[in-house]
Amino acid sequence: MSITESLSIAISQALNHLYSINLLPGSIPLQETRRDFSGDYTLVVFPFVKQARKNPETLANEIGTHVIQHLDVIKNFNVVKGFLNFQVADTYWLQFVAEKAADARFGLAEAPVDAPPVVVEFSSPNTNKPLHLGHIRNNLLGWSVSRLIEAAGANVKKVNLVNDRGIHICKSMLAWLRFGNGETPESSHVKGDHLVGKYYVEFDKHYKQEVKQLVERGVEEEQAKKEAPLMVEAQQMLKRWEDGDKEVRALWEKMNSWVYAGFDQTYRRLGVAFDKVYYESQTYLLGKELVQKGLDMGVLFRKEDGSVWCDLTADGLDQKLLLRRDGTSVYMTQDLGTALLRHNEFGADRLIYVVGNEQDYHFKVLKLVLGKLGFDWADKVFHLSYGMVELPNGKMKSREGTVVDADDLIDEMERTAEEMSREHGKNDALSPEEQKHLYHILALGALKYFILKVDPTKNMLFNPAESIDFNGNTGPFIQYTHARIRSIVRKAEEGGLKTGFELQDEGLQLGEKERGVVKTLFALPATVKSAAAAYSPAMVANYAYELAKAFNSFYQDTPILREENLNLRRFRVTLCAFVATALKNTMDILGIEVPERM
RNA sequence: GCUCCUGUAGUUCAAUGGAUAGAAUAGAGGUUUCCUAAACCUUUGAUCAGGGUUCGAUUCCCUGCGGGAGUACCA
Repeated sequence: MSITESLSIAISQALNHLYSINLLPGSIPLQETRRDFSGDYTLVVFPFVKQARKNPETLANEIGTHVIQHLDVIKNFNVVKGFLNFQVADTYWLQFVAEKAADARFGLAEAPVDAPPVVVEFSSPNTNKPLHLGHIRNNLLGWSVSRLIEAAGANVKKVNLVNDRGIHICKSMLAWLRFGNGETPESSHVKGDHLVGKYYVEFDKHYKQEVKQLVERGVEEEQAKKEAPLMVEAQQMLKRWEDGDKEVRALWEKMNSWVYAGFDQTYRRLGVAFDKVYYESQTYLLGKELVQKGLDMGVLFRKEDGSVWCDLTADGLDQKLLLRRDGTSVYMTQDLGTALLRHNEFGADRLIYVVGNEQDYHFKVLKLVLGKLGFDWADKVFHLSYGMVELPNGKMKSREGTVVDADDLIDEMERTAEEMSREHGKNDALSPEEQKHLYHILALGALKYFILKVDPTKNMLFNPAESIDFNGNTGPFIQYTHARIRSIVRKAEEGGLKTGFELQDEGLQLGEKERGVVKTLFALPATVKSAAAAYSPAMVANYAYELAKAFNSFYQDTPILREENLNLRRFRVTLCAFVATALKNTMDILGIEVPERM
């Protein structure tokens, strides 16, 4: 049992014994003592004052006295106003290090084999545009949240749903036919996804011109948007696609294959992969069947023009379109289908969708419609709604070309990593391949940490004019700390120092910074657990930073290999190796690799 | 119009209703004959405004002001 659990029980018993207050150990609000006060764990006693009919100081003193009488590992306590600070005996911390330091998976729980899986959908790109910084956030979050939930002890299936069909794809296809002159990725030496993206922008440009001309001729803008020849033609193309027209399908397959080749390359660089990839072209028909079922059940209705709707006004929302008047399906139709498919296929415990907060409304509707269709598992659908990445002058928009391209950004980060490494000049002994790999993991470490350290639910800002940092609260800072520690441990091994240490030894005493490191290590499993519950890799990132900082501060003024007392030396090297493991495991949750040297 | 999100140092981010609001960066100053200075140490600097609930509010509620998103027969 961990110290926090024992302490909670002891407090619970004290409250019961002294004041007949019944509170389960699990709901004792224990917190870590703030740095400026002495102690390790703090109980705020204000909430009990009324029931105990004591003033806060007396109350705290009585509880403290009761606890130290009944719990050996609590050495002492002090009271500041209503704050009761407990001090844990060093023997406990030393014991903890002795037990856990060699555990290579410290902080990572194992999932029960038969646990129903948690399905995490992320990435879900459109095949009409290359990936940009917004998608990077999605991919990194999706990957990291998956790892996080795994680390907290669940089976996770990572899935990707490629939006490979729809009116938007037809726009790119149409623009390519019209303005492309047969251009291919090979002919222009352009990544396929970028090439197709170019024609999507091209469509928008010409379409806007057409609308403008119509408006000048006196057509209402709303009307012009519908009647512009390019839009009409795109609609017709979609209809032909859904009807299985050979010519359209062939072009569609050709252009999509270009895009996939490009995506694969970017996914590899980002280090993300999936257990299963769905294609909307293969699932959207299921959605149409569901809509028919809904019509039969009478929970959906058809308008005069043939379009199908769901009336959500009773739920405080509007009417929602589910099938166009020409019978083609929309986003919602498809998502209904894939939700059902996924539920049936995995028997999932939770269906998590990593999708931006601009789609909050969509998921509200999705859950409501699933419920109306009679699926009792609708409440297993969880929209992990993350914030937008904004640029200094606003949101990124693919159609308007105001985006930070994913490939360009990674390229730039790798160049910066190389420059900085060369300046430091510590990696000259590495082979060219090793150097290249190092620059890559440093670049991605900086990028991933930059994104993941921010609370996922919040919008974040990226300023392209300021490059992403490599110093301070950054990925490379933690990677560097890891490399330094590994260097120490290697030297210890080379010098024949055995790992492990003798617990029963009077020379073995914890310095203040050392204790800080141990306490931080101790907090890892609980941190992973609460981070997973909050779907927040940011909490893990912050933890990794705290640990690295605590270690650096300790390392700065404490001798390790130069410590004369052999047992103390062995303890400190053990502690170093322990910290390295914890950093490696936390960074792994973030999808960040840590180097052995840098 | 309606709905949702959001407002913390110059800037980018923290803070399960708890103690004196933390970091990083930028600014000022310091640390290397010694285990990796991408490090460490000192220091300047902030809760949009006004009410309310509470022993206690950055956090919860209301009003105002500012920013963003959604409300599409786009996805």
